[in-house]
Amino acid sequence: MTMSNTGGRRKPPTIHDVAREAGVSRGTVSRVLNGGHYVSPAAQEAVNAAIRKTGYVVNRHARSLITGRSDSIGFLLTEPQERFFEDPNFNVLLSSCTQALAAHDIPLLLMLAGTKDERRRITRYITAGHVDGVLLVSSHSGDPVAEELREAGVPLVQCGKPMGPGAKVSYVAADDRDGARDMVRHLLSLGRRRIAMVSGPLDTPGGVDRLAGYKEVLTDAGIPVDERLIVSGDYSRASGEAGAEQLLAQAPDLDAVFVASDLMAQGALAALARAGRRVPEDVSVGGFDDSVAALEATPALTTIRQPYDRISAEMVRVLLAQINGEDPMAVILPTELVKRDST
Amino acid sequence: MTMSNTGGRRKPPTIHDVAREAGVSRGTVSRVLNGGHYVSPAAQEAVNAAIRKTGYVVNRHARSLITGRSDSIGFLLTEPQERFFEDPNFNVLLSSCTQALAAHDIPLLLMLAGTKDERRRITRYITAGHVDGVLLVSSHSGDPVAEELREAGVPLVQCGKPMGPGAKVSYVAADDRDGARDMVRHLLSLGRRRIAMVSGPLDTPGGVDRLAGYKEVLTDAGIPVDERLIVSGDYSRASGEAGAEQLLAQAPDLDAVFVASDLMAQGALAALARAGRRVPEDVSVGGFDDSVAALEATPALTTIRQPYDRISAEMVRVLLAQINGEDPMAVILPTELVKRDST
DNA sequence: CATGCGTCTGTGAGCGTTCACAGTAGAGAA
DNA sequence: TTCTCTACTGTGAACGCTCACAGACGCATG
Repeated sequence: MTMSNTGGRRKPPTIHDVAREAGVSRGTVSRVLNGGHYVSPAAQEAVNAAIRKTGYVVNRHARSLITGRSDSIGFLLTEPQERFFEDPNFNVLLSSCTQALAAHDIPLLLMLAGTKDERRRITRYITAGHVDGVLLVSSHSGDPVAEELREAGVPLVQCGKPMGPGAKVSYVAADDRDGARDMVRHLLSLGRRRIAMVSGPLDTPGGVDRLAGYKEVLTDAGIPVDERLIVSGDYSRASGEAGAEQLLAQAPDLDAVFVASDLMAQGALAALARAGRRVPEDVSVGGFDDSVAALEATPALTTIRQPYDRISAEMVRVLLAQINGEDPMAVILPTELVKRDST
Repeated sequence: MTMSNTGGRRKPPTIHDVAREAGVSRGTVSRVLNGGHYVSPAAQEAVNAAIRKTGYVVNRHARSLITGRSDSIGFLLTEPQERFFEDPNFNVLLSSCTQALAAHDIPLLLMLAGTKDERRRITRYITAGHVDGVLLVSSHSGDPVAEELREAGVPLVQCGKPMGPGAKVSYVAADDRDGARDMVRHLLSLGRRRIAMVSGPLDTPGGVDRLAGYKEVLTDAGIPVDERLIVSGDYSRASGEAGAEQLLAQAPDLDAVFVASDLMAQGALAALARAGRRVPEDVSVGGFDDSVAALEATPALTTIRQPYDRISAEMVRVLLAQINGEDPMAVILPTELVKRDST
């Protein structure tokens, strides 16, 4: 009669059981577990066999207790809920960070800090050392949370360039300025001359840089920058819609709109459609991000691809390096123009 | 001269430091930490003061090592990446589960199991006891992961009704059938008689129940069910678009479409617009979920609200109960008709 | 007065690891 | 030989907490 295994959780094997099974000491098993240096091939193999046989899995709590590391990292989003619900970019980032961490066998703790209370609770949680480091995503920069964590000495990597000039904080970002340049050059190459822009928030470097790229290319082409052709939004769909409406009122003769995010571009497309402007016949529309919103849009958006998977991979790499004592660093990744039907 | 605290992580206070500060023993501090039973008010207060003074935060690893609990739970999503990127419902669920858990001071580990490899890795991680329980979200039911976890005795709560009949697995779901009934009754009340349906996948109870509600109300109203008015999708936007196209081809005289998710309804609206059908003048369109997709749609969608925040709260409640040894249970929550501009 | 009971408190043990250290064996150099 | 060096292995001591137990105290009960 064998007892059914179903339903009950029996006591899992420990490193001791593995050691006994393999005929070696705990220390040797531990060494195998942690890289296998200074272990004879014979012992190595015996231990691995014992691990397989017993089904041993390391007890992370015991390990963490002694190492002082939690072997987990936090993914911190300091955005209001609605933005998280609306913008697929967060999901892409979250998903690829999760996967990048999974490759290192590190779990990701999701931390949503939309409100002040949550921010306080989460800051305390993090500074208490419950995670080894933090991947921070926030569009509004100069984030007080970032500053607080940095002061507490918590390894931190930000997605997107932070506001302060000399702040020694790691970040990974796409080359916003260059991406914007590519898009505006593309619009120029189509013969567009009255190119408007719905920029991102101008209290963020990302928003500033994209606008700067836009102005730079126009100026280089000998086209004066017309302030009536420029409005700014907050990356939400609604703000893109409102922005486009405002542009149509201020500058009805526009023949192109460069919108600083795909989600805002969706809104802009809706506003243009309502105004009876055909895209791309009457007006070319360019987005930024290459999120799923770009493909869902009608017509499909020409946009600037941010290499989200590379961004995530770099964020994780930089964070892990920093946890291992390396200095903060900045990584800028190239973007790519993706031509679709809206230009 | 005080040393700057910046940058360095100093050794945090332990329960020992608190005990010394408060003039009591470790045991007493521990009792205060865990509910304060069998502690005199005086000691209680002394300990709390000492905790505040020292800035003590419990070391979760040490606690977990002895209790055997990890005090963390996993949020498992067994959907392909693209679905996660596209469908805002996942974010709503994820966000509110995170918050519900935060109220219990329990971190949420995000587990994305889109591929077979990931599923295997994550299953091993979970069965190794690294989380105390799992919140499972998957639209395609009869999920092998769920079965495996259940057999391993891992506390588990599923979002949405699972497939098998007698499986003793906890779940929380909205009343799909009743929601569908409400919507179809609403469409009937508007005078619609050729009501089509784009159902969800028919290998899931949710998909089946919504279709059943639709058929039930029609039959009760004396309207024969016309199979040409029924197609099914997979909850993706694209499948809603394709579904509506197919319906228009099969039954051009339809005067309403009940679509089993808002995202699919978005697609359906696009297809109807392309076919020159005005919504709601020519065709009434009803969605399901009340996700942000419903508000983004043009026109704004009449839909059936799923109470996501209550669903999440219940999932967490049921899961925690199960972790504490209670039996699996099912919770069905009521839905609500939300009238907007598409009907 | 003795006994019991409920409330409160301190103490030692132990959770499963890693780490530092000591020790062994064998190879090569003096 | 003898000494040193390297490669490898085992052992005890932590890590910070909870749990079981034992003991102390006050109060009511026999």
